Amino acid sequence: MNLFADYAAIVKAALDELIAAGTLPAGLSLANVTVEPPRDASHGDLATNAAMVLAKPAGMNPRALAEALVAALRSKPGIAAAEVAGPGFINLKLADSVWHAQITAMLNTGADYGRSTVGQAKRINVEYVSANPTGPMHMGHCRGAVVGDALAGLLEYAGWQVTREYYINDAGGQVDTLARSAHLRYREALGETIEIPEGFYPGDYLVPVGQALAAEFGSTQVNAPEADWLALFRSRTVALMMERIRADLALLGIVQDVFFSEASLGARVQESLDTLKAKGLIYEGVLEKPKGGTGDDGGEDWEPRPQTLFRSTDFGDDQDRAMMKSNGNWTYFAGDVAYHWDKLTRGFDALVNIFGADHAGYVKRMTAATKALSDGKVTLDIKIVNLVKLLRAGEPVKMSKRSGNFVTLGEVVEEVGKDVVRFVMLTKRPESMMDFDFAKVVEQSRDNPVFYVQYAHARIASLGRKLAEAGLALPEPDLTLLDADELSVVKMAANFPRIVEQAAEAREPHRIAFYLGDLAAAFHSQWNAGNDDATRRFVLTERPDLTAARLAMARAVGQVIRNGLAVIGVAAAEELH
RNA sequence: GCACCCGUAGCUCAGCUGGAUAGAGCGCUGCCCUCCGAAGGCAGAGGCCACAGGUUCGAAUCCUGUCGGGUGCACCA
Repeated sequence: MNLFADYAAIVKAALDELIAAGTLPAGLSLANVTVEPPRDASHGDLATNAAMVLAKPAGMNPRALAEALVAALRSKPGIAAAEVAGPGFINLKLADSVWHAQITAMLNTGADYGRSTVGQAKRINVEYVSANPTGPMHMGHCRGAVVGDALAGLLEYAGWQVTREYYINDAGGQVDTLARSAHLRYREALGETIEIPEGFYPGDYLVPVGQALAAEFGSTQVNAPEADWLALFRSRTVALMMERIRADLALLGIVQDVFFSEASLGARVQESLDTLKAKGLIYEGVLEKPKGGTGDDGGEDWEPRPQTLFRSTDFGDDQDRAMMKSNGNWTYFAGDVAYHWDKLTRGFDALVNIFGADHAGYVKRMTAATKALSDGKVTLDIKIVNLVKLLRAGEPVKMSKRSGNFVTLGEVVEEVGKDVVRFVMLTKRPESMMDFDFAKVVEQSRDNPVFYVQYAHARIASLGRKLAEAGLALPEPDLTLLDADELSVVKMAANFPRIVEQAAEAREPHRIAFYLGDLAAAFHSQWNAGNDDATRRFVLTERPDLTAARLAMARAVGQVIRNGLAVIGVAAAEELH
């Protein structure tokens, strides 16, 4: 329960009283009544739209309704003032003691200030990264990884039971190609000079894989027919690649709970098809040729083929989707359906997937399949994460996947640090494109939000050191000594629990990052007031009483910054250098 | 041709799921250190929230259409 929820309940209780007293008609729905902090702080601490929303259904003049509600609210504890304003808002000002209590709460509940139970311990599966095991993690995967992991952390903090999951695409032709490429590197490791031909994975990252295979198998598989080693090399190589991917993720502070193998789906595929069939959603048919061109060739070699199709159009997709190819093999989509069927059988209340922008076309068919398989009981929420353009001092960093030369996630993390990467990835709404400039993200200035937030925290941390140096003995803080400006920072910090809940509901972890920037700005502003007016500094050796109160305020704000950073998996800096 | 995402200050972006005169950084114009870290802060100029309709007491936010930009579009993974 947070402060805002408390006062929303108080306002609704007041409305219920008015209904009981006959001032308002019985049976009035309060569903649209909101109680929120107004955008403009000069309007007070909280505002409710109750009078405007209820005037019509109650058959009352909004003004009269507002006056009645104001009268009822004025007697409530903690409400210092209530007045009607603007088109019919009721603005509430809370007593200072309410904010003093928030400071105490921040200090006493510590890391749990902001933790919520809105998730009601529901089980939610967040699937993210799921990069193909055919190469190391590169920056294209990074944003999805961070957004997914931050979302998982956010949901956890907001009271969900979260499973962090990774889907390994270890079936299909590309993994065979990977195994063959690894076999070449294996022979290379045994002394052959190998030119990697077109159509194989040329990247250097397979060199150590080849060496590991050489160490394990010696020369036994060099001249053996492919049928002998393919399956073996496939599983070994995938395992080694996944080891590396996990290590890269660990560099970002990401540890996932479940690594689900596509190859392990087995009977689940047939099972999910049968499940859909039983619902009458499967048929044999031929898809129509798309109107315009498709693909690079403009769809010229398109020809009608009979396939096993899923009626995803029943669920909003614009085309039915093939589950089985004309040659009788499963499609990739069939595997995905089976995988989500598996998730459903594991009993999750909600599913979230983080997809790259290149998979946006998959959203409808996957949500359709999940809706069909769960009879609409479980929603699959797919978040699209857009591309990251890597820059170095404004110049695009060249990357070519074909030659195997690309900036790996590991390299980036090594260069700028885990906390910077994580925070920067959340400084934009995920669906818009992002520039990641190596020079800018480590810049120590106001326009680098990572630095800016860390700087605020470091300043707060420095107060403790300064105090220790001064050897100042402080009394118990008397929070009534704080002035309105100081309380305004507290008010913003007290917003944190609400931000957590809203960000979690919206599944938007970037809101935490933006909020922290705002909170840091408020604190910096307060700090700098001490430069213009020395009596407003935090540490005043001649005023231990004021110092104690301000220090309590600063520490409370520092706690909230720490909590916010922790939610998105970023460590708070004690000092900067 | 179809689907999805995006169009908010000169630039880069927020905008709390419909609220009050639309916010921040950069850039521009001025200020503020005999220093609690100025790595900061304060103030000013700068907007028809792409455009046109609609719903509503109330729209940047929801709906429809138009125009721009991006991405993806049959058995590939």
